[in-house]
Amino acid sequence: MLDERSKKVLCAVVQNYIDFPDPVGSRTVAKRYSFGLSPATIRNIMADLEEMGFLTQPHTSAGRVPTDRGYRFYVDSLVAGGDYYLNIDILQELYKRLKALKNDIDMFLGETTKTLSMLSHYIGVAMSPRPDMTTLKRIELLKYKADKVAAILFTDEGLIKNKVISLDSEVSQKDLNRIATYLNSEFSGYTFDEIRLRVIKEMSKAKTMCDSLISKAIKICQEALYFFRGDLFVSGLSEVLELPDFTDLKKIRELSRAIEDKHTIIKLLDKLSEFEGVQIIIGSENSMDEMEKFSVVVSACKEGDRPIGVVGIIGPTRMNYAKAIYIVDNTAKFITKMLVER
Amino acid sequence: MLDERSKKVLCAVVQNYIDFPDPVGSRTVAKRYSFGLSPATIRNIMADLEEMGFLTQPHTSAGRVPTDRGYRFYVDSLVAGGDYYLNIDILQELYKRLKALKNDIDMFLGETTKTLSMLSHYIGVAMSPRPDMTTLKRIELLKYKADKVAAILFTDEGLIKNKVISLDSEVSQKDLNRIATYLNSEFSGYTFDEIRLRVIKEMSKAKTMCDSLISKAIKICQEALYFFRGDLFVSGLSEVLELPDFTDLKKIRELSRAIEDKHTIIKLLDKLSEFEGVQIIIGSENSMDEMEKFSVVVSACKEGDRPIGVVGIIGPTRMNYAKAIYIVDNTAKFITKMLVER
DNA sequence: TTTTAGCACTCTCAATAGTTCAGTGCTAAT
DNA sequence: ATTAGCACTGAACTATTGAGAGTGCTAAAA
Repeated sequence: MLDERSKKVLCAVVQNYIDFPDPVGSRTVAKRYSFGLSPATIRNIMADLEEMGFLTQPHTSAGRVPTDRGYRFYVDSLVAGGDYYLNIDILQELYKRLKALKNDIDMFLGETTKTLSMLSHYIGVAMSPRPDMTTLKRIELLKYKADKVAAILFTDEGLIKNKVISLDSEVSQKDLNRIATYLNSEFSGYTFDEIRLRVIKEMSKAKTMCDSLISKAIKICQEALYFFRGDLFVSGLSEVLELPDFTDLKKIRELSRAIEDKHTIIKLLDKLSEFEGVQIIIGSENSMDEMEKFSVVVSACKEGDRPIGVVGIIGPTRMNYAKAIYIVDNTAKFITKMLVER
Repeated sequence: MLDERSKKVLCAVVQNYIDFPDPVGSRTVAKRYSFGLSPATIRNIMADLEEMGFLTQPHTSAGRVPTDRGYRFYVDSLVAGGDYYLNIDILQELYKRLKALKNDIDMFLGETTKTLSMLSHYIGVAMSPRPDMTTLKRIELLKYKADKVAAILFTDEGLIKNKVISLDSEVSQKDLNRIATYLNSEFSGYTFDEIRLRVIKEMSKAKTMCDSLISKAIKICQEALYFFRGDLFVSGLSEVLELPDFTDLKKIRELSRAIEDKHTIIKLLDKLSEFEGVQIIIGSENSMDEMEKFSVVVSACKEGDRPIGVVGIIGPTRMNYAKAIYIVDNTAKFITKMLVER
């Protein structure tokens, strides 16, 4: 439906618009990309492309600008061609810095987003695994104050989380150890969501039962898991504010609200984390209205089948996709490798 | 140096400018605040106030706008008069929600900033204590993977932090327990900075010594404390973007950079955390250039002499100080009370 | 001596109009 | 099928103008 020549013109327009943030005219295309065609011919082709919904004009006498569909075509041919941006030296350098932090997942992810945004000049995002996919490796209970217990949760993904739990009555460290042993034997190896379900079941049983230690154990377990959730890390808002795409105050507000909410972005990343490889969402392809004006390039990090996090970049639809894809792909691969061999 | 009438006019101008974001003219002042004086007289007074540096004109034929010095005078008389904004119902409501999180300091501070920004419509900030003021209560070591140990640090302030440490050789849980006991007997009750210093001393000793357990202990301790630092929580950028004060793209960029840096704000809060009660920094009173256009209202939370955190609000110099002071003061007091009785 | 009325003056802001310019669509010639 | 030519369009920039808000100053009033 799109002949070779039209494809080339379309890609040229998109590429040029990505490189220079002004609507691109037929003259520019004819000149800068040696098609051996006159501006008039290019004009006709561009008019066709507009009719097909790949390009639009901001106003009658301006050049053309890609629509989301136009970007999509461009990105697809980019991926098909496999020609991304290359800049290996810088990446390796930065990854070295990251490696030093691998033992502290929070700091690690925080630093990852900073690296992503620094490299791309867009917004870097990273998310730790969703609780329903996180498997409990071990739980330890440490007596804290008289009626308080610190629960330390170790997960297979390498996360360590602690949570203080208030109890009705004082419990000795010895009892806590017994409770921990019980919980470990019972729940180790299960995902947090599975545990939550089983805990609910046990609780109804526990009521009729009178082993107070077990009922305490169940209660502790429930509380320990309660607030556990995937954390979202975001950085680089100031980077995108430098772009000419963000001179519109309204757009900036929307973006900063979306970032502070976290909710929208978490939902989005959650959805994308199931897939293999780099995922690209362009503008309105996104189902969330708040993100309609932005593009998202993400990749899940998996250890075998188990997702251990998501990293990505958020930027304007007029994004340097080649670079973004390259950075995200490599970062995800690096993290995966690093976490697996840990 | 400033007669009663001038003071009143000055405060009226500032108040009016805070309420309505336009330069205020003599007519407005005469009308809205019943001085029983004609605009002409007010005009003369305002001209004097300008000469003394309390007011300026954006341009010749505009009304007047407070300078930072003008705000300072206004705030001082506000504080002296003790007349802040009152709205007890809402606060209590919100504090209830916060209380549920008090066992998780990170979540608690995060939620505190959200509450602060929601109440004030400015930026909420909260910082956990500086490491040099944080005292170690207890350290626990849990064997993680073969050559890895999870160190769990409990502080007197109620913080719990965990850090994974890689060792050169495998150590049994039993040995870890002995190490922990040693570290606790040695360092419990000291601030992190004191411990750091002592650890450095011990290390030079340990070299000549050959008790490998102790040298291991020292190494673990050093690593455990290494990355420990006060955390800064910020939220509400999207709130201030709605204000008419932030239509200037440059200002927005500056602010968002400052927030992402964290460094500037941490330094600032650090400095202010020594003082008792609510501290107010107006615009250029601040030594950091990046914050020149903003005002900061903060209060440290202390348990006796020991600081346990800082909370505050960042907004435009044209800030509703009465409200901000009231909110910060109450929030700090609430947190202090809550943390102490914990 | 202090306050006020009056008035000329200054500066911004919004609306209007003229000009330039990039880029288009269409038509007719190649 | 391609291209040159040309009229047309709409944005962006540049005056120019008038209205309006607020000032400073002066001279009169209290």
